[in-house]
Amino acid sequence: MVQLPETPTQHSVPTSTDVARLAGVSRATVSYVLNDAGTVRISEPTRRRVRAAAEELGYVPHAAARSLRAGHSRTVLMPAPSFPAGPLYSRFIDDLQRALGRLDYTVVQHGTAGPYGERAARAWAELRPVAVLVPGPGLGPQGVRILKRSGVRAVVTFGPEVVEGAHALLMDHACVGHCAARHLYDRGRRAIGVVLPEDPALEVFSLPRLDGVRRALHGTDATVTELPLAHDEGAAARLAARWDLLGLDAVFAYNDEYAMLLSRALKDTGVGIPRHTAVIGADDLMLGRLLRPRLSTVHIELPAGRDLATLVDRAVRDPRAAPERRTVLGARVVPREST
Amino acid sequence: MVQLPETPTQHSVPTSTDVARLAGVSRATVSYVLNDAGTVRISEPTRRRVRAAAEELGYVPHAAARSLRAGHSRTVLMPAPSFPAGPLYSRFIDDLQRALGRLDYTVVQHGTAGPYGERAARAWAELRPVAVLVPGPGLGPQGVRILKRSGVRAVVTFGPEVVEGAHALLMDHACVGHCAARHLYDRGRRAIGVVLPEDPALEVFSLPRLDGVRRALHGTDATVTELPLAHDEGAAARLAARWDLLGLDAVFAYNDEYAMLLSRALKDTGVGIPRHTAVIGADDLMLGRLLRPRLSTVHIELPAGRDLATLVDRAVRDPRAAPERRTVLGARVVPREST
DNA sequence: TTGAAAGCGCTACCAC
DNA sequence: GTGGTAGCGCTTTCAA
Repeated sequence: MVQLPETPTQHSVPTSTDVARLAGVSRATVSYVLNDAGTVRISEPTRRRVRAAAEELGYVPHAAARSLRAGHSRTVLMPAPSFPAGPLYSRFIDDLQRALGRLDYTVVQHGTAGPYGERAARAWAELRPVAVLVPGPGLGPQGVRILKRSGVRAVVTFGPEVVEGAHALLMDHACVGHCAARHLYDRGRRAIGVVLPEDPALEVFSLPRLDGVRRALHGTDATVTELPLAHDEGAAARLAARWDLLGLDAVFAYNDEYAMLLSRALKDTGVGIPRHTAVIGADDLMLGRLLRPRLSTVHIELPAGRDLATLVDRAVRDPRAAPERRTVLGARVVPREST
Repeated sequence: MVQLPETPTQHSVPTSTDVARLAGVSRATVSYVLNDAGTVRISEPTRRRVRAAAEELGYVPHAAARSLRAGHSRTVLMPAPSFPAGPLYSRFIDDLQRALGRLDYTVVQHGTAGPYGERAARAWAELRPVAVLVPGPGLGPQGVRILKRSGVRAVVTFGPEVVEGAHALLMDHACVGHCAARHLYDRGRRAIGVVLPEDPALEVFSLPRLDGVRRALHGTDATVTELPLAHDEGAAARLAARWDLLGLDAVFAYNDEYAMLLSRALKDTGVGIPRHTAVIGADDLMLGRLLRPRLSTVHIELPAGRDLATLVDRAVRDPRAAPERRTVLGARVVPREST
């Protein structure tokens, strides 16, 4: 089993040892040169030799070994959301990633869907990220504890609830429903329907929005009617068919897509919008502007990636600081023709 | 600098050594127990003690240390796409992730946007993934070489081109344009416009689609007119305003969203669909069915996640096998009322 | 049935 | 200026 040290196996991955051997220096020197270590002076010829050797071998440092040695990493872990990501959310995440990248963090999305039990928390903890950003609800205090025990310096949740021990960017969708209901009420509507998508993954948003509607109308003479609806033409048609029986004069359609779905069915049944029934969506997508009548909607303001990234960075730098709770979801009605 | 071995620093992360100490066994035993090693027999009382200790300390193994020791990982790296991910693509990725998860791979999305130069390739290589799945074009043969040198056992590209050394799932969007053009031609249309979104990130798709249209109509009496269009009402209105000058009797609108945008503008200008101008989209989104006239579209068939996962797994198991080239994009027209 | 020890690739502290 | 070397947390071979 003797192996000539000069002849590394043909298809083995080059290590800093290989680079050192080829350059005729020690591994320490290689490390110094490739990391531009400020404290030690290495002569220019040596630097050149090392770099040339690294180049020739196609040497790429081993991140795991490095962070094992260093005792910490700059990996920010973000579990995939448990809800289908719409364009709004995708842009938000994208923005955040870029901002964290500028602060020199490596953002990594991990493909576990919720609910985020202890199993999930442990799986994330194995990766020893410096921070974990959890979209939506489902991470319990126990999960947070597991992560912190494993050296995660900041746990941040984006969701409706505060989780003990974690920073929270409160995105309470109740305000979306609240806005919408307020608007409909101000327009004189009193019998208000609220669409609830049947996709259970959307309940994270739909239930708080419904709740917001309820709260906005509490103590008034208005009524709230829940309207379960699948994302499907047939379901919309069936709902529209019994529209008269429902006796509604307005509907908050969960979002613009469902608003479009329902509007179509209502129009096909001969229900006048907004004359007979007002319709309002949410998310302020382009498609709302293209409908006729133009769709009123609730514009949702998500926080800028840069601000979040700063928050994460601060939390990482000072892990013992009190968890921050910040309400970050802005909502305002964009009135158009459908209400 | 003497430290009592019995008193680990309050906030240090528990290691297998800590577990061993608490359970009164060696680290080896801990490893055996927690990994259910089949080759060695450990007595039931010992197992219990070890598990209890791990539980009490909140021990989570260190993935990096493990894979460093093992010499390989089961991480599949997937860079974020360089184009905005539509619902179609998101579902596809989701599906693929789940399938790979079932094969016991850890899928990780890395947030670098393209173009995927050597810098990006090196950044991925640092993570020593077992496979890299690259969406879209932009990874060159040099990038593939860097990855392979670093021990990546399978590089798979999803995109329009074959990259040397990598497996390719050819998603040539030309066939989408081809289908659409063929359909319009068969309907008797001869002056055909093709919408080109101005977002440069979409050129990956729009140019091949245009090319497909060109090829389908080559040698016929039909003409092709490029129609650059921003995703914006004003741009659509301006395009519609000069519709008569363009003298078109059909348009392939890139996808359903742009089709909706343009249809609206055309209707507002009084252009009859399909009487005067036929409109066809692509992607077969729900919204096409909700438009009036109902939107004809090209349904795009993406490969099942399970099949891809199998391909990746095979490639990982046998890295020396010849790179596979597979055309995986199916397209068929769904004729509705707009053509 | 359990333990001692080597070593994965890397960096940082000293000594030369 | 450069090199030797310890050790990050883990698994696994060999010995007891």
